[in-house]
Amino acid sequence: MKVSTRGDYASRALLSLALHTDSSGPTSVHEVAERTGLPQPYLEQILLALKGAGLVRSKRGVGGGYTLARPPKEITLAQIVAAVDGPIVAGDFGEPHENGACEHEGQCVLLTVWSEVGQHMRSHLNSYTLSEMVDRARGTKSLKLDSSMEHTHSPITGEPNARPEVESA
Amino acid sequence: MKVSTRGDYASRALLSLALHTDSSGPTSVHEVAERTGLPQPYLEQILLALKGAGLVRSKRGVGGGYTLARPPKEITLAQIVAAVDGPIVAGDFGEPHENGACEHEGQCVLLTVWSEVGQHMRSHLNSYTLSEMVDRARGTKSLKLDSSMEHTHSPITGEPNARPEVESA
DNA sequence: CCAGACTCACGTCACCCACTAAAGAGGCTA
DNA sequence: TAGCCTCTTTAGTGGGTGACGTGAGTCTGG
Repeated sequence: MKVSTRGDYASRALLSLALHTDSSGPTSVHEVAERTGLPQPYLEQILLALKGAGLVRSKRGVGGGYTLARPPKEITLAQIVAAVDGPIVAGDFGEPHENGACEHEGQCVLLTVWSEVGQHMRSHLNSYTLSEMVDRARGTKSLKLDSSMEHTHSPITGEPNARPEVESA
Repeated sequence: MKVSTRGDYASRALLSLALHTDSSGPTSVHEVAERTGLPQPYLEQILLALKGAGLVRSKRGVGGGYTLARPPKEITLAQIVAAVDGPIVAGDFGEPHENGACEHEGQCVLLTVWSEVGQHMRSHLNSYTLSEMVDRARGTKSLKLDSSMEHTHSPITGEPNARPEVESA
């Protein structure tokens, strides 16, 4: 029921990329590692995975580095986490069997429940975009989180606001 | 991002208990294991954990076994999963620091995001009650899932309906 | 050609999950 | 009281995997 450090690191790396996307040209892994405080060799393979998922582009050689492949508005938490941690599900106990008999009591009931929960988590994580997190980072840059809380997600209490529920996979 | 088998097994065991709560008297671990097809010794320690969390009561000796400690309407998935898998969070990277400076770029932004996501998962899992799952198990008992889809949660697409959002911990 | 960058293939260390094994302790019946 | 049934507790184990480290490639620009 947790995201691994890979998911967290990947998000922070992409957030760092998004925050410095103005400085014309790619950002090296070394630079990202320094700014985010993440272990560089680990970060390298994470960025590789993000590249494999098509979230970043890379350029080799001197002056090379990584760049966001899409505008931050089109990158969601669900995509990031799924890229490095595999598909977002709430338990991989197989698919809910539909036609044949359920071998054991309550098994298929739980299977459909887990499937629903996974679906819900995906759509919720899809509601967090990278650009929103950029806004947050800029907003709380000088560490004032007193009254600037009119974000898309209410921070502590209650429900996230209704929104278009983008779904990907 | 997944629940372990413990969470699944615990839910199935409790569902089994709830389904046979009429037959006057506790249900033995052996019986539950047989009905659900779960490994008995493993199931034993899971039930122990559920007892520690106050979800079931136990009675020893001949004719002993386990009983639900509360009516099924007051037992939610969040409670079950939290009892056997620990608190429901979306990543345990510490609390979002509020006063001091964020050591690294975007760190506290992600921390608050994970905290929000965890909160959201908890309230969503809290919306599944054991009695609802009993209804589902009874409804699809003879394996017809064609048109009996007016459950509280829509099964595949879309949002769960608005509801009182019980929160526990 | 060379230095700076990404790329790739291992290695490893420790922790945790799923499960087994075995002995103990309480409680009911005879 | 004996004896069985059930829960209770503790230990242990095998496999997997998460989080890195290491080192050798490979590409690119000057």
